[in-house]
Amino acid sequence: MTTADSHNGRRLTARGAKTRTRIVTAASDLMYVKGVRATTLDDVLAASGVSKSQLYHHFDGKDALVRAVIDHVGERVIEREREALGHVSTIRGLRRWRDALVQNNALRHGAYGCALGSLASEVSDHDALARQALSRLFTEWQGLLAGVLRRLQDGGGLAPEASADQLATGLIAALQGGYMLAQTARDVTPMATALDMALAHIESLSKG
Amino acid sequence: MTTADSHNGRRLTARGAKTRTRIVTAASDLMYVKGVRATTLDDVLAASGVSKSQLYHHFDGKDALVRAVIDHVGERVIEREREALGHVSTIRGLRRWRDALVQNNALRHGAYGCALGSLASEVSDHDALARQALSRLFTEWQGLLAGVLRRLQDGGGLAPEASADQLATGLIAALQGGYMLAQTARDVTPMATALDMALAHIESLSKG
DNA sequence: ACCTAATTGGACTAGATAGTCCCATAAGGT
DNA sequence: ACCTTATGGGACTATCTAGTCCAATTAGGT
Repeated sequence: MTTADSHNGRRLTARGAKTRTRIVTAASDLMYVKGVRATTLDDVLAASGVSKSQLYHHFDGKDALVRAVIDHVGERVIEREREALGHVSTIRGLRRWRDALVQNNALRHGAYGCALGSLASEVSDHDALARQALSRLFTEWQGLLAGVLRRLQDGGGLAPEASADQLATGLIAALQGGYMLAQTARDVTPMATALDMALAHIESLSKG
Repeated sequence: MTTADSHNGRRLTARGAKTRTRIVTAASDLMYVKGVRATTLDDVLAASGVSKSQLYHHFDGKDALVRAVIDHVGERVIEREREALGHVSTIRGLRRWRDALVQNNALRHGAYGCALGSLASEVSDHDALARQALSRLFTEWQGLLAGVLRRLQDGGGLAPEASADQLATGLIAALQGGYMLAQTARDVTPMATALDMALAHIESLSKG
């Protein structure tokens, strides 16, 4: 938790925590689908069934709510990726990771893009704190991928002179760019193609 | 021009065309920096120095203006890319293209991202017509890159069995993902790294 | 039981924003 | 010259939205 549980260091009862969570999850869902700017506080209230005073009791305003949403979505994504990547040490494992992402995105025909990427492109130029939080999350994600690549190197599946960090950055970029193209085309194909190119490159470095 | 010069098939005098252009260019700049949703019509009026009736004379509303902005920005980007890529037929030429994009983005420390990509991620889930226009623009851009790769193949600089189209898609995805990561980190490095990975992959396919 | 603080409900306000309207002026064809 | 149409200025409206406020209720420690 990078954000305080309550915005003013107040104590938080079980009921209060539950309300806070309801607000954040509702806001997260709405902002993913409608976008941050297009999601109004009234939308959040209606979706979560809480009143305005509760929202302002837990958050200083919309910006603070957006930051809480970033923390929440970030935690969910990182958790998912940690489970998916934490013990991967082969190219085949990396391909399974790719398949899961592609299949998941195919369900929506590419719509909405990456939960983190959409937030990032909408918020980065507008809120410095939010941007930094997102930047840290991407760094963490990149670290998980770099870990996989290093394990690959340890097992001889990737040339030791390759830079795991740079390859991980390239892999995330391909993923994010793929998400965006898929969102625009309403078709997963470009996302799959982009990931395949990145993976093919990594694989090719085992035969260097 | 995919959009009619005037929204109702009216005739357009030189003065009218000039006003229309002033509106679109001002809106394009504002929406690039502030985002589409955060740019109000009053912002556009103030920046372009025209009155509200003129705006509604030329456009049916904000959505129509956004679509005109997409056409305008798209034309500019495609024109720039056509000049940069139209006659490139070597890896070195592709690297010069990379350098120009990276240097240009470095001037802003990554802020604002790609003119087309930012529009795409903000608008794709909200306006089907706009999304389709952007999708066509990305396809055109991808076609320019595929052309380069095919010329590379003709000159023996790329294995003929490689798919120029898929590599071009991967290249654009790396670029767009790189833009997004650079925007979030406020640092061009990830964009440069992503492009370098894509180019290294293409280069590696000449020695297959 | 009692007292303090957390929690909740919801009306209310100030300001922003997309869109409308009406009338004035300029242009260009005939 | 004249008449039609394009262009222009800007006040006005309806609505939406973030944020405020106050009073009522619940929880939890002692």
